[in-house]
Amino acid sequence: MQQRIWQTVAMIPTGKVATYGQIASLIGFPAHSRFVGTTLRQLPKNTKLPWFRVVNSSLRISLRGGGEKLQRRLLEADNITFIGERIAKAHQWEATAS
DNA sequence: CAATTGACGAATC
DNA sequence: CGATTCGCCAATT
Repeated sequence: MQQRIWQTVAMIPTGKVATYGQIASLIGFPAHSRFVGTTLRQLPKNTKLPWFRVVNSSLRISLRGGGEKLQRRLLEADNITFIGERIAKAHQWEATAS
């Protein structure tokens, strides 16, 4: 199950971001937007997955505290541009079921 | 096994 | 816009 999420997250191309809802839909659980986040949260620090490319439907970072700062930094490192605290919509990944 | 818990989402206020 | 409410449902305790 979580592995399904990991796979999906892993296929997000650099320079793009996906929403939890997209991931959930892609794996076949459109109603599991929350579960996606809950799962990613448990990822090990050393994870290789681009979890930072996953944001909420508003294209905004959901984490609070230093986490938000961290994610934003990682995203910017991926050529993602921010508009204020929001990610440029142009970066939204077109979730294509592989 | 029952209750609680969310990196969410959409609708409402 | 931002704050709240309700819905969704696997995972964890």
